[in-house]
Amino acid sequence: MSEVESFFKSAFSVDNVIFGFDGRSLKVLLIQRGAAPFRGKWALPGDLVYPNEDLDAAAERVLQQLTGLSNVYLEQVKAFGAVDRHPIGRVITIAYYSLIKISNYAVTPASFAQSAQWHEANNVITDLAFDHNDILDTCLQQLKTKARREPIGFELLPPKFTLTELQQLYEAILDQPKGLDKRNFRKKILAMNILVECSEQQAGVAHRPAKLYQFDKEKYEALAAKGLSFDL
Amino acid sequence: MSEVESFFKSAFSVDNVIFGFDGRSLKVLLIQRGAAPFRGKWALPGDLVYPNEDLDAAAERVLQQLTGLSNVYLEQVKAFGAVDRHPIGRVITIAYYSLIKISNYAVTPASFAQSAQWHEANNVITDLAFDHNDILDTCLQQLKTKARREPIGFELLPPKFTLTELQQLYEAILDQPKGLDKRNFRKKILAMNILVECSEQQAGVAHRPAKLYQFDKEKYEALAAKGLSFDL
DNA sequence: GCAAAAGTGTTCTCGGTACACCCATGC
DNA sequence: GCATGGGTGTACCGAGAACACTTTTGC
Repeated sequence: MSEVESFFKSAFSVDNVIFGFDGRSLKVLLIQRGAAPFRGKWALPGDLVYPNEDLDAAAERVLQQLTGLSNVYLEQVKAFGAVDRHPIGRVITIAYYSLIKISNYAVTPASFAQSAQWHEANNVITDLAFDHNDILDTCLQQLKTKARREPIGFELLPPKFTLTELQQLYEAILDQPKGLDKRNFRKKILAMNILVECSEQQAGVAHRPAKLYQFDKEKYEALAAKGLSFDL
Repeated sequence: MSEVESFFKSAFSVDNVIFGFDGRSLKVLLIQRGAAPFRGKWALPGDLVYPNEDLDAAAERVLQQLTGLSNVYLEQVKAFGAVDRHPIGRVITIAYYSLIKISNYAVTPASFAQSAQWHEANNVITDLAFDHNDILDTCLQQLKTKARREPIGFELLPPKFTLTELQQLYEAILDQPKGLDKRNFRKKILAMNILVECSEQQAGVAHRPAKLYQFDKEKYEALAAKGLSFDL
């Protein structure tokens, strides 16, 4: 065996931390493993990357197989490559996280899972398979940092939402102890000029109906190019 | 060949974007490749990861072999895994960047390089080997973002430095068009209370000698835990 | 004494924060 | 009519930005 060949004995996988928001708290989608190793344990959805598959494509595939969704926010975080992280050989994994609109999610557990279930992102059991607790912590931290400075929170909400829903989302992501001030939050987010008011209103609620808003991505990008910095 | 075995035919490497600062501008250390593929081209220093080697350890090894330095600031950025990025097989690479004190650097080109040389970080030739231009751009962007919010700039300066040197460093990293205001910069950085004044002064300069300062890492960490946020 | 960089304060503006009451709807 | 969340404005404070001259040294 040539020296070079001895290097080509490794594999890599992708693992995907899928975040959702149910109106109250931030959730993560975990699967119960249907195959060894760690059969029966909770884990992040993931899979080995095919030899002719790009990393990003593999992450999209995992997401698509599990949730049926495509074209959603998906971002690589980092590689985890401890020598002994996988019991059957040298496998490094590339961690991604994605943000989905939880209402779009239909349960269609992929072949690699017995079942999939939403868990509280801020309070996940500590004995996930492999090094998945590490990975989850890192991704959660990254989400918290990034949500503060880029308008990615909207990926977790339905296209039309109320300002209160938006505020609750940010309170959940940033887990602020006492919550944010309603008037200041509205002043700030509206001042950015990246939301558009819909003509519709909330319906069927037992109180004054709220206005619905949409995030205007083009507007945001135009303003961002001119120096607007999203910052909460 | 079993299905699983077909996955274990890949390799991975680390590539290291080594930044330095010479008092005027931000630099990157590139090597001229001594072996195929891309022999003779400029490239980032990097190497295949040994089967029993952690990723971080591999990145440290590359840095050590090239510069003789260890225990320096080193951080993973992300994985690059396009299928065709390496001509001899499926190789994904994990990008790191490190920050070194350029004065400590002694030229000791490792076996994988013909020669190593500092290049202007903000103006690198566009035909580096592999996807190294991509990698470099990503790391440079990451450095710029991170240097604003965490006190990592000090890693690029000698232990004792003047406030003007520190300011020039930040002007180089952030490439601010008109530079920063001297009085405001000093006010802000001193107000953070993370620098300590040395008893010594600059010597041998043809003008009023400047006071020397050191970064106090313990102090910074204590304050950071109490909510200080470094921000320039 | 002159060139070259070090060092130093004040004013103004704007964004962040704290804070309490009336409004529209369903039942 | 009452319970529920929706919606709104003002006053204060502190941080950021703009701005120019005196001081110390080497030659």
